[in-house]
Amino acid sequence: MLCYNIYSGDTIALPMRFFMPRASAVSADFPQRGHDHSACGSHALLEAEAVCRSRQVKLTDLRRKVLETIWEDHAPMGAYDILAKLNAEGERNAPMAVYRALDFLIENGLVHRLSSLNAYIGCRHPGRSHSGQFLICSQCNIVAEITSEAVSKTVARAATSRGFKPSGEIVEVMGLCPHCRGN
Amino acid sequence: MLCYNIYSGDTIALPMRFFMPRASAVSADFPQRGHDHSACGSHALLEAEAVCRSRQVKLTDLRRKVLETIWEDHAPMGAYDILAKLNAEGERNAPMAVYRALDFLIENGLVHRLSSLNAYIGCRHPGRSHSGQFLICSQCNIVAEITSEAVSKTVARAATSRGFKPSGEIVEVMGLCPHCRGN
DNA sequence: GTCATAAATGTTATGTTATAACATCTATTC
DNA sequence: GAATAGATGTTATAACATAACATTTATGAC
Ligand SMILES: [Zn+2]
Ligand SMILES: [Zn+2]
Ligand SMILES: [Zn+2]
Ligand SMILES: [Zn+2]
Repeated sequence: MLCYNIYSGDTIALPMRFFMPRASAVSADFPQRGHDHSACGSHALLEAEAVCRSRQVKLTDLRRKVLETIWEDHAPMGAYDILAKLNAEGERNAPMAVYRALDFLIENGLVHRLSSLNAYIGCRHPGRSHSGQFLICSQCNIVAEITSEAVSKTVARAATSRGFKPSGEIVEVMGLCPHCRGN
Repeated sequence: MLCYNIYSGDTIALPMRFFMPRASAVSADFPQRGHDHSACGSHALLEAEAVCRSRQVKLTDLRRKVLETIWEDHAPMGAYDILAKLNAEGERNAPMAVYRALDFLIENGLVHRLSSLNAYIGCRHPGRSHSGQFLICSQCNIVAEITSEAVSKTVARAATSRGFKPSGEIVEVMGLCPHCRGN
């Protein structure tokens, strides 16, 4: 049967015996409403620790707090939103502090920047160096980060066939997530 | 033979009798150095007139001047750069004027915004409603707008296979243009 | 330990991009 | 020539991001 890889999302030929219901694939990219989101955050923090250890860079207090703040939501967050949350309890951080932490987190593949929104979101498979592809729900603002080989290969091919040597790419798709689409 | 469509850039099977040398395809997307660029601008203005006539919208003086300014270069231009050029000869336009003109031009498919640069560029095939794909040279800042069916289809498929209903997309590729790559 | 160095953070100021809100002008229609 | 919609003018401010330099903190050499 024709199916798709739940990690890459690409359509592939798959023997029937490997069939899995579609819902599981969808939830792999778009979080279920009402899921235990604190688990997403603590999982991300654990991964971040590991990444930083292996890269020999320091996940300092400030950087960790910024990352935790970003992971408070599956929707992307502006730098000044992050700042406001950090300072909600009396701290007096300046914008620079946030931007510097974001630079660090982005450099180390723990956070992505969404250029179409001027906003930041936690990376869902950190460590690997990658420029993700993003599905952005215009209604509920949830963002799914996907990693489609088909997309990156097709984009690379389109570029190179025009004599262009690609070194990075941005793919951001606006639309409706599975939940909002159903309404 | 396997070849590619010089308009869409996609690889296609093409009978040998249709073969054309590659250079012509490359130059279709990336302008030659030293080409008569004033022709690009005047051609774009003529097309813009036609588009506005057929859409029954008005290409006013201000909007035309903004469009002309954008077409002074194949590199994208920031809104405040445009403003500075408009005001270079004593006029006193405010940022709002530029942004409103840009909104109009974008709505009517005459200009694109590059989110990764916060900059604007003239559309090379206006009239058709489309969200182009862009190849951005990190060295000389020239931008090629391409329209690859393969890319848009692959992106759409990756999105829909995840239960997402796409309504718009941004594809921006950073790298080296044919000229800068050669250096 | 302490000294030198590099890394991180603090602090202040400023630069850059974009929009809100309301007033005025101009074209179009009846 | 009034009524209306569309375009522009004007002022102020919001939202996003970086420059420059001072201070603190971690790290390794001695
Ligand atoms: Zn979650
Ligand atoms: Zn949604
Ligand atoms: Zn030209
Ligand atoms: Zn170049």
